[in-house]
Amino acid sequence: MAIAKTYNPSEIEDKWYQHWLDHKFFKSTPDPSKEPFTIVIPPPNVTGVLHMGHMLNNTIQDVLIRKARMEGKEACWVPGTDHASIATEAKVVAMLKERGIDKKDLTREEFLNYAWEWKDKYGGIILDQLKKLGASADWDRTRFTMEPSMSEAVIDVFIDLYKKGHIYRGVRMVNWDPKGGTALSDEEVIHKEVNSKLYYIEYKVGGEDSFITIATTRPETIFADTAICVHPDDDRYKFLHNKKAIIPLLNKEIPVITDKYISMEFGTGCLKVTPAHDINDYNLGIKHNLPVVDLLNPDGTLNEHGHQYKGMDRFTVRKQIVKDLQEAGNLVKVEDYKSSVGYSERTDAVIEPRLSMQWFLKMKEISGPALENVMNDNIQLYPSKFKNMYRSWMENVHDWCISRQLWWGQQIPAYYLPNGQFVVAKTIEEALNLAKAQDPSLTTQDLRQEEDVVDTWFSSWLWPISVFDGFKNPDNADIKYYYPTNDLVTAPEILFFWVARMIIAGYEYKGEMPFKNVYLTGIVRDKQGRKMSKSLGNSPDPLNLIKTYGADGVRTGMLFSSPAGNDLLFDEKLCEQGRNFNNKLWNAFRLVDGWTVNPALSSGNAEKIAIEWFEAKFNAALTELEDHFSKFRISDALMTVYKLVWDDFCSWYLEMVKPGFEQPIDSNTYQTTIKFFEDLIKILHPFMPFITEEIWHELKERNEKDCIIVASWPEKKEVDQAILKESELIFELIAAIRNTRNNKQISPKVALELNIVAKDASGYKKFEGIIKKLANISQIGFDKSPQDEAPAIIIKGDEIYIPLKEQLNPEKEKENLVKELEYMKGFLLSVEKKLSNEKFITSAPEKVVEGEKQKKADALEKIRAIESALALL
RNA sequence: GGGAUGUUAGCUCAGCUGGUUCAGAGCACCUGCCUUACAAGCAGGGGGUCACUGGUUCGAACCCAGUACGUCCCACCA
Repeated sequence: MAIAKTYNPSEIEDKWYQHWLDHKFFKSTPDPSKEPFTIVIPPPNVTGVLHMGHMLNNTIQDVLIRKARMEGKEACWVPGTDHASIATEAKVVAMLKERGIDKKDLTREEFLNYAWEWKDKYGGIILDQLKKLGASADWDRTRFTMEPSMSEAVIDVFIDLYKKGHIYRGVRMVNWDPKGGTALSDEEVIHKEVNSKLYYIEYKVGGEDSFITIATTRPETIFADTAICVHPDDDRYKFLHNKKAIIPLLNKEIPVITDKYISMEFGTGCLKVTPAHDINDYNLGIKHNLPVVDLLNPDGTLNEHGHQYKGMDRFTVRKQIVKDLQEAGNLVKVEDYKSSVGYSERTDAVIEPRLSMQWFLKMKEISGPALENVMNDNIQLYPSKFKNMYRSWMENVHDWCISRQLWWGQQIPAYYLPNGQFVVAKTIEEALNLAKAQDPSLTTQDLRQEEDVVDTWFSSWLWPISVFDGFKNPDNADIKYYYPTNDLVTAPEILFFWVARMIIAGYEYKGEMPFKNVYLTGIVRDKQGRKMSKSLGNSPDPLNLIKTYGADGVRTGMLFSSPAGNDLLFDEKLCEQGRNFNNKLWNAFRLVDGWTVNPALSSGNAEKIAIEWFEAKFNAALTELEDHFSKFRISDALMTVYKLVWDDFCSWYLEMVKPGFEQPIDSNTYQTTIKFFEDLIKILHPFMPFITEEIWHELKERNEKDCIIVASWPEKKEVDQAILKESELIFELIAAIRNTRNNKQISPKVALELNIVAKDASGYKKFEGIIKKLANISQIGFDKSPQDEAPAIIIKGDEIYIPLKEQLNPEKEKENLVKELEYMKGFLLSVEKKLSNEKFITSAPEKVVEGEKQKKADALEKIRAIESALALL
């Protein structure tokens, strides 16, 4: 049956993925005779759907893991998902709402039942999608950050850190997400520059007929003002010292205080102090012993301190109060103003600084080794520019707010006593024991567990250890074998969220790094450079792309232009290029597959040289490939193979050895070509797993276990540099002949003759068969004197003539040669100038001087050849 | 405000210790080809004052200083 002219990926992909699964090629168990190679997946959110970022990220991981597997390492890629407390809880709340259920009406237990139900139904879709991409993860090891044993690890770690004195509880000003209804860590707040307004508001001075004007971006909080502050040295406001100001609309008296914190230049130099709603005001409040009036509810609406605005949302109030102030005559003016506003990374709500009781982890005390081991490159970041960022974060690391006012997550193992004290323990029974030290009469009924859960990242920071059950069973075979893992592939956005914290946890709990290398990918953007997002609708559906271009096409497309740390400007054209490459490979296979072998035939000279040459080329490329991989230059690695396949193998090698139409091929050339093909698809396999597996099995009869996924990576051999060097000249000649054909509009079908006049013609003789074949030359003369008026090609110092039957414009030939001659003379001049420079001769290294001398000799030789050719015209 | 980093062909990027890999690659573009694996292709070709200014050097895309523009991270004077 004829093989399809174009490669058709869809059924082939499903077939081989199932085959790999059936034969458990992804499965890994500790094997002391092999070197482990481990990657833990950055667990996508259970709520997640595959997007382009995942595609890039997981393709890279799969490339690394497949290569390691072929290199004979025990490759283990651990997949899993993250419970993502805020995101998932929001989804579940939304789902309940649709069913007419309000979270408020549910108990914690009821809610969690719904949440698990949701998770079982929708969670982990993303892992199935990754299979379409070809991800060779050990699915039997799939973990979930909230499965019982992982949660247990989280609780144990919490207790341990508490016992070590690193965790404390206290009232602090935290980042409050009114939409999520929870506190957030600093890392979960994204600051954006926004256009806002600066409102100038007049406060009456108590007992006087004068006014002071303050400037604020948040007029809705004026009822929570507890002071007005001016700079003590500000002459404009000295009359205010020790006076009172009256909050407009509320008519409440507040003191005027002075503090050098105030900048006289900004706004009016008068600040309204709102300790409950701004971190700086809060600090000022503490210093001046001001009362704190909190006028916001957790959901961002105003509470009873908002009086007439009670129950209204903070932003509605802002608009309304501005109107009311204007009517009351207290609004002086409004200015446009750019300010930076914090948004919740998860819910995109504007963050509210809010005073609340939270749990914190003291980071400074446990982060020492994590900083040190990245700075000294024990752990390497790719690209290394991220080291600086890492350092500055680590050096200024602040306490981590780890409590979240949510239900979906690990509940904090703290138990409150009736007296308000608390104990930290794994179970209520243990808690009771501890509590009894304070009051022996207590029972479990008297204890109340902390409602809050821990931050999601407080579980994912344990991931590289907990996926191998390293907490529950620290001496188990898996953790001992696989830890520390090798490479982590993730986005720079979560360098602090996750990577840094995993490193901290790694040293704290294993005394060792969690991974050796961190490859930080870029962000996938559209071709205009915009971040891909749902709201912009500029993100293609990866599964559709796979359908259109094939998984291999999409994988290579993604990798074509994504150096580590660089954003990827995604364009579907890249996938098309990937698909075209697949097709190219497919057709190369079709060609080879169609050959018939005649055992009686022996290899000709051209074939022998072709084999020698490609062997050298392959080994050179392999060396380059390894170098790229060692530096995590994945797209360069791909490009190396791409060019090797397309240019060197298809355009040169196959053309050199391909027999004439319906002619048989000799056995040796055939066998060697198959061997080359196998080596090529081996080094392609990590990038394009499916098509290479298909061709692997089509090239030869193989048993079902003999798969390329577990084939051995080609061995690096000595590169024959000499033949590569020689071939350059030959290729140059062939291109020049083809160019001459093009210029003179001579069809490639018309065979030409060649006369080569060279000092040393051995190279041309060696490649004679190849020249004839690739340039369609019927005969090459070496000794004949050149014919008059033949078009000449000058390569180095060699004159090559193409005698043509009907002569073509000798004037034109002359013109071209003169042009070339002039260029060479100019070039010679510059080289001679350099060589006659005394300082150059004395201070440049000998190698460079030698090089220049060689240049001069070559130029002279070439000039001579051109002149000789010119003389004939 | 602090820090990092970048600016090389129309686009995306390589270019390592300053010099024979020095101005490159892929894509795009132009010309000619349905040549017996492939038009998702073949052959050939044209594109760059290496952001700008100055300096160091025999020699600078590369080192130094400054300027302009961009990106990222951190901090947040209302």
